[in-house]
Amino acid sequence: MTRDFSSSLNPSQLEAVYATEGPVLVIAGAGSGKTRTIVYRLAHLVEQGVSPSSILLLTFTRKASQEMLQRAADLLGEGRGLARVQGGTFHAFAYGMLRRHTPPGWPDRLTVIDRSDAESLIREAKAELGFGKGDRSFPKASTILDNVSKSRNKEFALRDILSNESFHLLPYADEIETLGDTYDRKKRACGMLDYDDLLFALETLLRSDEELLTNVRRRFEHVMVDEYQDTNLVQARLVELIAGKGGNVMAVGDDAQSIYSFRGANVQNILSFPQVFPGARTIRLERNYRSTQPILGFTNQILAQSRLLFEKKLWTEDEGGPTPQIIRPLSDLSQARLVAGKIVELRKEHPPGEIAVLFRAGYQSYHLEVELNKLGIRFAKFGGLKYTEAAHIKDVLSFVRILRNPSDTPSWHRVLAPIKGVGPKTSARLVTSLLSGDREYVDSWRKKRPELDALLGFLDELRSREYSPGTLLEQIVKFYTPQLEERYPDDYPRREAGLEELLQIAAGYKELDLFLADLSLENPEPRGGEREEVVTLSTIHSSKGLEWNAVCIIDLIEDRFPSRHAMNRVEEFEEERRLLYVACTRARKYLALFVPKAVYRRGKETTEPATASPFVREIPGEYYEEWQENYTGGLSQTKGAPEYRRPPSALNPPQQRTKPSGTPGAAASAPPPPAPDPSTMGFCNHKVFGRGKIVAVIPPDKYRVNFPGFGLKVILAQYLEMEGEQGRQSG
DNA sequence: TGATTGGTCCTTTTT
DNA sequence: GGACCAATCA
Repeated sequence: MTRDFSSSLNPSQLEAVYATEGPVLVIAGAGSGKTRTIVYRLAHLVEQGVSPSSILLLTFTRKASQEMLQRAADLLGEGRGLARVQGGTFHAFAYGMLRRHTPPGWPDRLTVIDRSDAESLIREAKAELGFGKGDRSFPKASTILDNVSKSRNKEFALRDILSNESFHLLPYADEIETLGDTYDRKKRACGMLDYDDLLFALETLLRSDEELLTNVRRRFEHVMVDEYQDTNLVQARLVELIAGKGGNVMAVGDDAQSIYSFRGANVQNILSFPQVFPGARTIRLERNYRSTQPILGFTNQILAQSRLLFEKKLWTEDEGGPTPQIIRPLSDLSQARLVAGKIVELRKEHPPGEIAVLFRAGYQSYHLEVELNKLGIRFAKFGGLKYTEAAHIKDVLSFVRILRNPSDTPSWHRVLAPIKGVGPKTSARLVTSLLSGDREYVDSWRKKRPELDALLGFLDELRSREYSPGTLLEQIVKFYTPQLEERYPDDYPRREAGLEELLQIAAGYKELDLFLADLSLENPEPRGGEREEVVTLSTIHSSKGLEWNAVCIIDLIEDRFPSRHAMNRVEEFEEERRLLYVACTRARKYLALFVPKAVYRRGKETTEPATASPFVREIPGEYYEEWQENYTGGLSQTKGAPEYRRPPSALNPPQQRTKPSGTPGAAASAPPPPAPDPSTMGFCNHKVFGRGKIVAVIPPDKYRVNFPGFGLKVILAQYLEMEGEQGRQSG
């Protein structure tokens, strides 16, 4: 029995739903009903008699896959076994496979390590090799890890990564390479897989075991991959391996929403899908069901200014609705107050669950969080630091991890550190002695420090019994709580609540391995109770795939959005633009961008003027209203589009902020800074920043350039177009 | 020798 | 607020 979905879906969506044989690529613009299409396709497959357990649904988060499965189940009615659909992230799927089959080159008990574990291992390696002693500019563990990981994800030699993206680290290339190798050896020795290993180890496994590969291919008759524009090379190869060349595989994505190239995501995957899977059918979903025309007009403008071309023309029939607003608070501090006020106002019209505040980086919401707490507005925050990274959570988990893997040295250091008189050195010796059976050293310390005796006794007690994750955690928390209160006298109640949450999560697991892996691979939520409807605060990256009636985006100023780290290369700059595009397209009915006029500088106790983000400056005035915060409080409109969409006639060039000019003539030309080599001075052009003055030469191949409106930048020569000799002569 | 303390710098995004 | 280092303390 097959149902007719034609009343619920448009023709392109229907085509995607019914195209179940062979490879299919769906290019789905923002808000084009992508999720709906996947849900209906799942339902259709099952109605066709495909067994749910032979469908593999790879998504960006497990939450996304669960939501799709739930909706498909709602559509079909319960009892269709949709829970048996295999789904989740590539990483979680890989771990599931690797738990059952040991890949060549790895021991058979494998643990997943997260970012901070990986950094600890690098630090360990650094100390062992004696690198960077006394050298303040030696790269930090996290920088080293960034580059090592980038090299793997992009599959470029480390040296190429360094010279393309972090040329200042080139002098350390040899050391970084050695550290990377040592890090790799350490992981393999104790069976620790980092995020990248999960993918590569699965690939190695599938390539090394033909029988397994055949079984996997037979098992998954249908493979569906969401957010395909954010997959990297190894993920694309995994899809190819699992589906097979002519297999039934559907990739869904949107090249305009690619925002993960920093971790190796490759838009090329989506573009070359038709070549990799010959005979692939390409279907485009371009009708937008999410946003009103004013919002769509605004978001189309963001892409229209792109230096890299995207052919995207989303359209909608939803004409009405308010014009997007650009709101200019006096500073980022008053921005927090204004946003909180805006939320209060929006709540009159929308439930709290339909309101979101988005930002580029986790720390940008701190002021707002304080403000919301003051007003008693409940919110949930996504992205930024994970709560598993909080010190007390890591402390408690260290106990668990030692039980699982006694050679987990970073965890030993954590649990031993609070003992008086034990620093890194002693702790390392203690661990070696414990593991090698050198009782003498250990016993002498046990006599000296009763805490150590108690700690080891406690661990032995835990080891002697097989506790469920929940009970185990309970014991550990009981043991740990006195320490907690001593160490964090100010805010231990908050931390205790966090541990309580951890207990809730643990209680949902039967196997310790899975509990630990999920903590690293997913963001599990404490179970029990209906999730209360609250306002969402989220990084843009974490907002991917979600939508709200009302969306506010904050801190749209230079250095914050685009991030100052993303200003060196055109590709990075353009990714920031897509990020803003993703953020704005989350909104259904109301969209506001906050552009503070000044930012508060910590430490200096002053505010400094801020420049509006170039993305905002580029948008033609007829697409938004502008409001500014008054000194007397409140907002007043400074620029407006009373009726929507006047013909985009003479585009106003982005207005330069009027400066308080005391000396009118001299203000325009900045005094020329001292140049190391006057013969190279001159002007140059950059794709993103425009015309700038060369201020200094940085050998071998960089220039420091002053770009009006952007400030000083260090740029590789290859990205600059020098103005010719003749131009200089005449100037 | 190794632990502790105080000062300085930086602080993107995620599996 | 944390990571890292140098100086100081046991």
